[in-house]
Amino acid sequence: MANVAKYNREDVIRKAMLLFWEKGFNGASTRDLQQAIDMRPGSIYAAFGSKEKIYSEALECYSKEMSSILNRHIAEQGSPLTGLEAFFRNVVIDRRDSNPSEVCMLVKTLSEVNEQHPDLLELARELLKRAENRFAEILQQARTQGEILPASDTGILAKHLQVQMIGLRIYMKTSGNSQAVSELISSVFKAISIK
Amino acid sequence: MANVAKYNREDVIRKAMLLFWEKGFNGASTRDLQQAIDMRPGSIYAAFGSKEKIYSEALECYSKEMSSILNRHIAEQGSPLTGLEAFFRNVVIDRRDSNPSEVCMLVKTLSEVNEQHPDLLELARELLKRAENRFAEILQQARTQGEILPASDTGILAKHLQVQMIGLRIYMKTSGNSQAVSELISSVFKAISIK
DNA sequence: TAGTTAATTGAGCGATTGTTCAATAATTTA
DNA sequence: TAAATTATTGAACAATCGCTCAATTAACTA
Repeated sequence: MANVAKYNREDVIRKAMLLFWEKGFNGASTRDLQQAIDMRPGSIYAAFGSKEKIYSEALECYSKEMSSILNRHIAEQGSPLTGLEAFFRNVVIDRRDSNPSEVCMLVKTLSEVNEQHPDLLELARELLKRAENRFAEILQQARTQGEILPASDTGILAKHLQVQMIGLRIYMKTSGNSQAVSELISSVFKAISIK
Repeated sequence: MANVAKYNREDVIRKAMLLFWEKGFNGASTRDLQQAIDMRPGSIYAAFGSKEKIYSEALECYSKEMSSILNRHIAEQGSPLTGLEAFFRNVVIDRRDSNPSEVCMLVKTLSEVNEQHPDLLELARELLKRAENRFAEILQQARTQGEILPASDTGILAKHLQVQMIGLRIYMKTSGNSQAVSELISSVFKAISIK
């Protein structure tokens, strides 16, 4: 009963993620998917069950990838707060062209998917909540290291950052004004860091 | 050559807007549309030309409606800044259940539609820009009336508010936490108003 | 190597998509 | 009122949708 599949599940999910991120759940057809992951319908449905199930695995893949990008920036900057700011700048501005979409895939899901696919809605919500919790964690470290005021409410600040990340990415797509967006990011982090 | 159409164009567009706002461009089929506006395909295509064209008229209808809600709040509050804050609270929190979607229709469009419909993307961008300009206008009035610092850059503040409006609506949909969102709105307006 | 099991294929199903157009109904003009 | 014009209808088209399954290939076991 060994795994004798020709395909590499991780690779396949990642390719599906890139496709769905670009085209959305409705916008990407199962034919598009077949081409993107180079598998035939029979194999796909044997391995994943339904379009919805592949999409949900793609969502988790997206979340993992974003999370590891965040961790990398914190490690590189050697500081929670400057790492977080570098992450914001990287995601919102630097990667905007190389990514399949400028808009967060979780937000796209929340915005496109309806009650016909409640599990997808629920998953997107949960993954966004997880990101917010990670923000809160990082802010707590920043507080411990004296980068933000000791009295800061890290829970509120994390929600605030989540709102900024979501809003800024869409604003970037709307305006194409990377100069202005960069200044907005600066002011967000100036406002929460110790002066 | 008088207009002898049985249907009322404004009513029809508004009904189409509500449908598209709820289900999105791909999510709403032309059959859904036929039912929502009570017209048959032949009439629809004679009157509007294509699904894309109806959608674009629906977008403009949405924008107009949001704009008039904003103006109403400013008139009621008798102050640009408190009117703006009331508008934020009304759109993000109060109307979240009665609206077809918690997410801004322009954002949904930007997030769902791709290069296959460049005109829709362009229109959504333009309408968002128009909203930002309106924010800037209101902030200038607030500055004149001494509600914000004389040195405030209303252009930057307007972009900031746009980011908040977009981010907060999606955060509201994500978390369902109206208490926290209300506090976030308070802090946004506290930060820009004169203390 | 023969036999068994698991993985993969792709033609094709029924449903749905956006759209068209000949037929019909309603209205306006003469 | 008769003729001409415009508006509306809805059956139906070609294309595409998510998905199934009998047939085939590949891998493992004995």
